[in-house]
Amino acid sequence: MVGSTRQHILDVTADLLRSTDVESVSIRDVCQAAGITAPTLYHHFGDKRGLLEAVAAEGFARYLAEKHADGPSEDPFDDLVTGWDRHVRFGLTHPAFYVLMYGGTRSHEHPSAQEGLRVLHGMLVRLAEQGRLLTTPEEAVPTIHSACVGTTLALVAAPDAPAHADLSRRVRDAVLAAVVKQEQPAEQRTEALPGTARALLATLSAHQDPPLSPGEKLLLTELLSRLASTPAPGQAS
Amino acid sequence: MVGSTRQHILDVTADLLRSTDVESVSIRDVCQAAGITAPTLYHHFGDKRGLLEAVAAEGFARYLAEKHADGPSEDPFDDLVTGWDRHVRFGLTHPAFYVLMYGGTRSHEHPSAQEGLRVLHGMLVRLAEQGRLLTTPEEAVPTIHSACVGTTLALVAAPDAPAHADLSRRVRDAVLAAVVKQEQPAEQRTEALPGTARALLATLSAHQDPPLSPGEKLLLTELLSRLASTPAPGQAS
DNA sequence: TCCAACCATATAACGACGATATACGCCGAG
DNA sequence: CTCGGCGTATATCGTCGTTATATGGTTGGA
Repeated sequence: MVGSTRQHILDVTADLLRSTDVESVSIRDVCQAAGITAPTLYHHFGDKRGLLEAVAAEGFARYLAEKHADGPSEDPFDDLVTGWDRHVRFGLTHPAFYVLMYGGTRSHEHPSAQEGLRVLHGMLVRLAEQGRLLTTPEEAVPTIHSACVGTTLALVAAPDAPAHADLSRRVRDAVLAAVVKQEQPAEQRTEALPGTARALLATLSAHQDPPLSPGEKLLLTELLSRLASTPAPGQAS
Repeated sequence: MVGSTRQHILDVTADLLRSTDVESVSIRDVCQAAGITAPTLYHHFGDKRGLLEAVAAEGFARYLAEKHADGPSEDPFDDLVTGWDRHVRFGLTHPAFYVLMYGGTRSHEHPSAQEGLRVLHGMLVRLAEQGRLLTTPEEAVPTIHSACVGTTLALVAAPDAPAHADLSRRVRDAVLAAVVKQEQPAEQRTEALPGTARALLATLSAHQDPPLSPGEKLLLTELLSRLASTPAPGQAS
């Protein structure tokens, strides 16, 4: 059985890492918990870094497999949203892995992290092909990724901080809104009629010299007020 | 001279940290470079963590002093922008410090980092007092901060990546646009009158059942068309 | 003036860490 | 049966952060 002890070491390390910090887990701890001795571990992983990378790669592979499982959906924007959420959830589920991979300055060296970036890039290319991207995919990738990593690190550091409620959603919507063109379908545009009327009302009142007669302006204001007070139909969602 | 050796140790450590990684700098290295022995260092800083925190605090104090130097400007939004830029620049100038403070999960424990968050919170309170904040300051603080930290970490990891050009500005504008209301001055709002009228025209035509009589709708459309065709005065900037 | 208390620093060492040179046993191929 | 290679164990290295103990230099009071 070739891969038996190796997998056993990986599992034990993952268990230890789940309950402790990264630098608190020593080679000796892993060896004692796995029932082996140091040279065995070094024979399989060569290095402590190699062991941790193998553990992180296994966890990240599960995360990527989950991402690939449901495959690309109909709307690449939805893929972007669920991809962001999955990234954050992975960080919160495996805090030690996550800080190990993205905390330092070596995240771009991780093959698994690069794979994640490639998936993100693919989504953005699909979005660009539909003409819904405000920048190039190459520019959008680090924009989204760096914000997502920063948010996840903040959440991992203090998951239960009251100010962190909905933090991921807020940063996600902010960054995505700046990167992808938000086109609203026709029915939503219908619901937006009162808002648009209100906007014109405000603009009109601020305008010092509109090209209208006093009667025309008064009439327009009345009509706009009627539209602005229209109750929005079917406020679903 | 009480603080002489202490300051000397701080300077030497900062020098070593400028050219090497954090975990590559050992207590023994610092002691040899400073011409002292271990107990002296431990007498002054108690701990390796204490030494690194003292060094980071000193660097961050300089950064905060620089921030306080020019003081709050007229527009708190400008303070937000320059504060973001200064944060990123500090990270790029002192990469080892920055990763030490914000890389792991212990950044919120750093007194200096908390001071920075307090400054950010103050700016947002000023902005909220002017009614220009779309959320509460307490929600906006982690939103801005986590995105800024993520961006800075990405830039520190790979400062010269071509895709990272203007990365900080892009994320900054995206997050700030989602948090603070962008109110355009009166003259711009005047120029925006035709555009707003055009928007309402489009919304009106897409609406299948506006609460208007046919005559009212026709009249409104005529007035809006007049406004929409108004030439924008003084297209400066 | 002398002494005692105190503070800063040095000597030497401890325990734990990551890592390794060497040796032992097992097991399939000849 | 033997023999080479692979996996594992023994024992150990050098370095790390840290500290118990001791020493010198300064200072305030008797």
